[in-house]
Amino acid sequence: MSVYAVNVRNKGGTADNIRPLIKIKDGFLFAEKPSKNTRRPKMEKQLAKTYDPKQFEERIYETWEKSGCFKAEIDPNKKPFTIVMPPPNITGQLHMGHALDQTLQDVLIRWKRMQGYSALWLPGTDHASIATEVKVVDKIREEEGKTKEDLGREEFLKRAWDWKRVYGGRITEQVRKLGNSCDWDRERFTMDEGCNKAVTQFFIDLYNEGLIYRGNRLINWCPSCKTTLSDAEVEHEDKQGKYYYVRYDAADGSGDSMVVATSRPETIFADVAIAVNPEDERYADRVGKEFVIPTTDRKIKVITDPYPDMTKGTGAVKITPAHDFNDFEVGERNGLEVICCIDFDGRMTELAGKYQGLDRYDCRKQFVKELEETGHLVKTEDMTIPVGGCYRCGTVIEPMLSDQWFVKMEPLAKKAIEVAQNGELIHVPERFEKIYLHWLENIKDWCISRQHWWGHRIPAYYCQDCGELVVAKEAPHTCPKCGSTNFKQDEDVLDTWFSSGLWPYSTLGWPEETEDLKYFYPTDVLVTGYDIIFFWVVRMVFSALYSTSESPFKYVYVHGLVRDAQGRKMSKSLGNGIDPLEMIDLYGADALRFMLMTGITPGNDMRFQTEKIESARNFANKLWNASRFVLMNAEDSQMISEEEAMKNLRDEDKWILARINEVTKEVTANLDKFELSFAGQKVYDFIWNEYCDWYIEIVKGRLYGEDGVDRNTAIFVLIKVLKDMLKLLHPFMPFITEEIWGYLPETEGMLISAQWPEYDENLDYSESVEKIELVMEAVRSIRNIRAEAGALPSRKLNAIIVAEGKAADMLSSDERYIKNLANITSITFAADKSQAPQDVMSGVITGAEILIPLDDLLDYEAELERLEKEKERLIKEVKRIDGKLSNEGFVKKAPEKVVNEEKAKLANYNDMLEKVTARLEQVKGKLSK
RNA sequence: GGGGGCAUAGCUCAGCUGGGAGAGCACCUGCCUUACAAGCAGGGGGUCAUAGGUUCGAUCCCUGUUGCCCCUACCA
Repeated sequence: MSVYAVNVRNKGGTADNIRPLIKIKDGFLFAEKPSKNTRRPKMEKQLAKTYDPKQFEERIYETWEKSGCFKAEIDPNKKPFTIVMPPPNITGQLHMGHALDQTLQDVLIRWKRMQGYSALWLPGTDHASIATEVKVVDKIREEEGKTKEDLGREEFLKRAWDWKRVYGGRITEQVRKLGNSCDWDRERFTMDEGCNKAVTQFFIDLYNEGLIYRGNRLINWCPSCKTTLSDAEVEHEDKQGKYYYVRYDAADGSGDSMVVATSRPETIFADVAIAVNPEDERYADRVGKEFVIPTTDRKIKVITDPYPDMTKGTGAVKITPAHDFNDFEVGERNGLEVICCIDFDGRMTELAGKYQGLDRYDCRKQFVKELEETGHLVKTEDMTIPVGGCYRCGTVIEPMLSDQWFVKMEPLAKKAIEVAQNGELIHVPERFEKIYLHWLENIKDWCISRQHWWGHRIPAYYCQDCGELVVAKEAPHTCPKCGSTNFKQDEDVLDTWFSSGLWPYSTLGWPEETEDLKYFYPTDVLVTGYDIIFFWVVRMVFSALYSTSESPFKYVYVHGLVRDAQGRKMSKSLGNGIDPLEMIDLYGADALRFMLMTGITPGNDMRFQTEKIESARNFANKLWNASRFVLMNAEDSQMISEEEAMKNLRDEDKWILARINEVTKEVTANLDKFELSFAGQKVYDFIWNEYCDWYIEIVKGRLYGEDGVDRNTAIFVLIKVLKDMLKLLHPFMPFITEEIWGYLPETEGMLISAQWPEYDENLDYSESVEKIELVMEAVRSIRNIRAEAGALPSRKLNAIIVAEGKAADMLSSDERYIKNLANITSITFAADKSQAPQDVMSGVITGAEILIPLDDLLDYEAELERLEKEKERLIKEVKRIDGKLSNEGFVKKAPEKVVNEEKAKLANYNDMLEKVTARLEQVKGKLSK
């Protein structure tokens, strides 16, 4: 038994109506009637009559997980729907980005599951090579005072796996708090055995086809992390720097000299030439001559190359192939030597003479001073200089010449471009396709080797006797060349993204042809932030196209970033991050999810504002209370059959049924188009503005009346619509909807497994819809008068409705709704105003005029003001539509439907305007008396 | 240099296929009305950045301008 609801009369008042509701085995709901002995809880102990997610979220998640409803079965009778979760780093803590990303996925998965798909959401984590290694290294240093080299590779990896076991599960626990319905039985890790198999296979395949090669090339080197980085891992930033204009003297002692500008004077030691543009007449006579590198005795030649831009600097460029990507190319073109003056620690080599061993930046300072003193520094210029930094630690990247492994990108990229262009891969929103294509069209070879231990080790073996290289799953027994048995595996590991790139299919069993792979692959949607399109999405696509000949997913659904309330990126260093777990604790996971899903535009960033999550929580509370209300009324009612109920529907019942039908259609269409925000917003609006504000209020009269068909029908409809609402909302707010579902009469199973509602196109209640809409108009008008006159709710009011024809019929047949909703005691209908009392306030609606006698509360000045405003509005409308309709072009060219609508509007506005004007005159007359 | 985004109410943002400018929060007025004060009812507030163009009709489509933001790139 569980206490479901406590009805407390007043905030600070007494609790007089405590009704624990119980659910019994056949699914019907009864309640223990409050007995005289029911103990009234102490004030501070009173269960709030408010929604309290802490009471059920955790419990419900456990129930779901235990029931196995997250588990996707291979079912030939069902269509599969698959999403693989972007694996969070094992080093990570759940942040708002995850919350947004994963909620989007859960909404889609839950919706598709309810639609009858075999919906698989495959979760997992990423080994995050560099990030994890750094953490483990730190831990060992702090706890044992040792370096990883002290421990050795094997022992270090053991510690790393230990670390993974302890901390790697932390994030998946946090993921559960969001309510995500992932298939935990299929949880994977990018470094587990299966993924390792896939990585090795993929590497070997690419190698055998010449798409992976080992090369001695310039790479991005982080002197702090001591590893190579891919181009995507380098972050460019403009920094304040200087151009140094340095004079190189002629080697022949002629006194001739050349001035070159450089932002990195410390690389001068590795210069191998001075290049000028072949067109540049200023330097034509210097070409081929030798000049001396300042402060040294090394001589370099002047060469010509198209690279130097005559309009920049002095037009002469020093060429340093070892420390600059452009210069490297110039060097290759001209067959120049590559020499390094900076080592892998970022310190100067012996080439720098007395500066050897000095940090590159310290060297710059001292060397510039020396250049100045020796008169070689001609001038300096302040300049903003783009600098590449390591995405992890920010250290300035040093281009270094090094033996590394590369993936030849061009053939792979070509296919990835094709699938986007021919529609096999669709970006949502569309604009991200441009970004994707632009990147692929300009892609360079991908450096994949990393000088770390934690990661997938490169499956390459070197013969220690003859140096032969063998790429294979395991070390070969004998060298194919020299017969030696002495092999050593490559020391390096692979870029983390090399394994993440295989994620959509390695997790389903590839390279084995598993049942999972056959059924669930290719996947349907990949959900991710725009910030990792380059890192991840493109790599998944070209990898999968190579391995499986298919795009790994049909849709890429791209979302933006969650920023703080000021619009700043959330970051650790700013300390402005908002912890999703804290928000869940305060407002509940449903509120967080709903807040993240609504009020956003696909692909755009959003700001996290407390007001938004509060409003989502308030919405949950609203639904909670509406449900509580329905259940309280249902508890002692008699269940009636659907047939019987449908026979006895009244206008408001038909209206709300028509509305939920329409909303179902729209919400489903929105979800089909990935318009999650619209979908969520529509459900919100329906529940609050239609079901709660109008339907429940209309129906109250029937609920408080005598028990009978009318009452039972109302309860039937209340519950029927509530059920559909819960279903439509469930993907967005799974917990509260599941909790309420559990208390509803005649529900079978859990909501998570319930069937998504379907639009019924045969349902036509348009007449009732029209009637109720007119009733609403009348009610609003009366409420307005009441508010304006300052008539308290306790004040009894009567109304006279002056109307003829259809409006009169419609309003009189639903008169009791107006009475209930507008708090009116009695309504008199009249065909004209002649018999009506004079001391009234009035309102004009479609086809009718409403008069409210108010005696002492008459406020003609207020009414005058209102009527004048109303008249002004109507005149504007009439003028606008009149203008439209008297425009020949409009009547001729606009769709007939639009023209007719405008005509109908005009007639109505004219009618209302007439009445308002007449009444205005009347009021003016009264005021002048 | 190349590419993309944004500019709508005091704030944060919607506005999905061109046809009467919306929400949440904030603000003002009145209400503890037997589901909900995390609520109810009523109200104020916008030249839709700017200049043109297309159209019968533009917040929406096209072009230019201004102002912010992001991504990308090898300017010595």
